[in-house]
Amino acid sequence: MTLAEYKLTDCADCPIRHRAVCARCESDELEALDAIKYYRSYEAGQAVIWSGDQMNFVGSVVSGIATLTQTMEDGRTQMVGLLLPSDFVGRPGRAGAAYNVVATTDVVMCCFRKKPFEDLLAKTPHIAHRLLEMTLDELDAAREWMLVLGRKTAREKIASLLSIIARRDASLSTDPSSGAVSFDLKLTREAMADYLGLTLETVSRQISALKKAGVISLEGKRHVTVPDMRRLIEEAGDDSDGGLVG
Amino acid sequence: MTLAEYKLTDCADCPIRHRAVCARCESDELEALDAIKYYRSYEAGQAVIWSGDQMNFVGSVVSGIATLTQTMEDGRTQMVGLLLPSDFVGRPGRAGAAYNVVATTDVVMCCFRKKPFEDLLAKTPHIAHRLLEMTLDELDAAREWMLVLGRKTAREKIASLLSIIARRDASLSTDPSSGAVSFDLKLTREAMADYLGLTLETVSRQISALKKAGVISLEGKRHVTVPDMRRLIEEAGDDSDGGLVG
DNA sequence: TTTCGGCTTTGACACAGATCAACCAGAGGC
DNA sequence: GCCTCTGGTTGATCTGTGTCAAAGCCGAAA
Repeated sequence: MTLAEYKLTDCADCPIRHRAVCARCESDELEALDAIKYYRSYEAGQAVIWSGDQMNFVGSVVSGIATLTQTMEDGRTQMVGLLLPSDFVGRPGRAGAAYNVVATTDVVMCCFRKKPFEDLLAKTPHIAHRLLEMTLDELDAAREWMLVLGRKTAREKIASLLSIIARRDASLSTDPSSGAVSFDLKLTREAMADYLGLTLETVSRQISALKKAGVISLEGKRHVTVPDMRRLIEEAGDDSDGGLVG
Repeated sequence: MTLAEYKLTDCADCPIRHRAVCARCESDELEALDAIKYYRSYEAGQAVIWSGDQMNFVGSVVSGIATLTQTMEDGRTQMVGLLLPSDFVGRPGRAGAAYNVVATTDVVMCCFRKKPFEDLLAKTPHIAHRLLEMTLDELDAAREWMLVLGRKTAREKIASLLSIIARRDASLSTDPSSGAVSFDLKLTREAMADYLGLTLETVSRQISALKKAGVISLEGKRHVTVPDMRRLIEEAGDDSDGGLVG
């Protein structure tokens, strides 16, 4: 892949993911990246990596959605991050994976063997810098989510999740006249529950409640339309614009 | 301050905080750090920075404890990080603070004006690398805390918090014969509640319950003794050793 | 077409933790 | 000595969410 192609794809499958950075990239750096790069696909439901396993690559999601979860021995699980296209996976400098990574839809990842990637990182400061930026973003997202988990009601939690997905989902469409936003919910009620620290029954009930209140409307079980985003954000109890997903 | 002094203090007040890194430091880098460094003290209860404010420095805690909190308009607050000595504060590359930082005890911080620090960061790759490491640690801690907030019971939450403090608190003392660990709790019940997503009454009740069960014992309200750490960890429902605080 | 299994909804009820309220203990200040 | 203030404990009650159970929906397989 050439420099031009990296630009073309807006670096969705480059671990540095950001056009501004790549514009600065030297082409020999890109060639170095190419040399250690490979693609992998995972089917919906398939595990990318288990917590504790040796993780010999890093990479980023090209398409599909994956989840980052932690589980207790008794089976209680908490999602700690949602990986959308262009999100980075892996921790340079760490031997093992800290979480389970599971594909919830079919997923394609762009991977780099870890050792060579780390070598590259040591040699090219602005890749390291970009990675720091991304990690800080994830940290912000994680901390925002701590507020959601610790202090919001079930209804606010649902509204928060829908806001975040609406904001990030690339496939969202906005009706220019009404301003209505709609998108496909690519998570099951159970996955939402795991993200929000709720049970799937409560998720279902609160979605029904938001529907009844006219904050959202549904076509089928998974296609959501938000007639007025401000209303949804208000339901989320949002102090701010919110962050992105981890 | 000289290289020797940085080593002497184990870099507690160096933003890079780790002896192994500093051993690699070139002395001119340290001089560059010295040139932009200054100290600041805060009294217990005083705010270091408010969310949204311009933040023109980064730094690390030398002594005392500070908290990172987020607040909703209606006053609900959630602590998103606990800053113990040697923890880093601030986000290179970001203009404003994302959280409130408040000193809970008297605090001394070692600060660096942000711009010069960022310049230094750009020039010295291994400082950047160390910062990435630290940010990844914080991310792990935040995600571990998401499991606590989302899925643990009040009792498990308290046990988790006590485990973490016992593990990290430098002033902890271990009785070599019995293996009992004891430490001073430097947070009010309310601060604990804000960290755990509970009310202060529930915190109080659960601490009493753990005391009655013999998992911990108290002298006064704040000095905690843990006769058997394994027991406490078991109460925390801990799948793993756990992380550190953010 | 029927059947099946995964996902979702809905209801009845239980319970952990919130809320409201009273009281207690220790540290200053006077 | 007493007063007051902050932080902590404990009790009674309420409620949001979990739990258990039943039934509905819909796409895929047979």
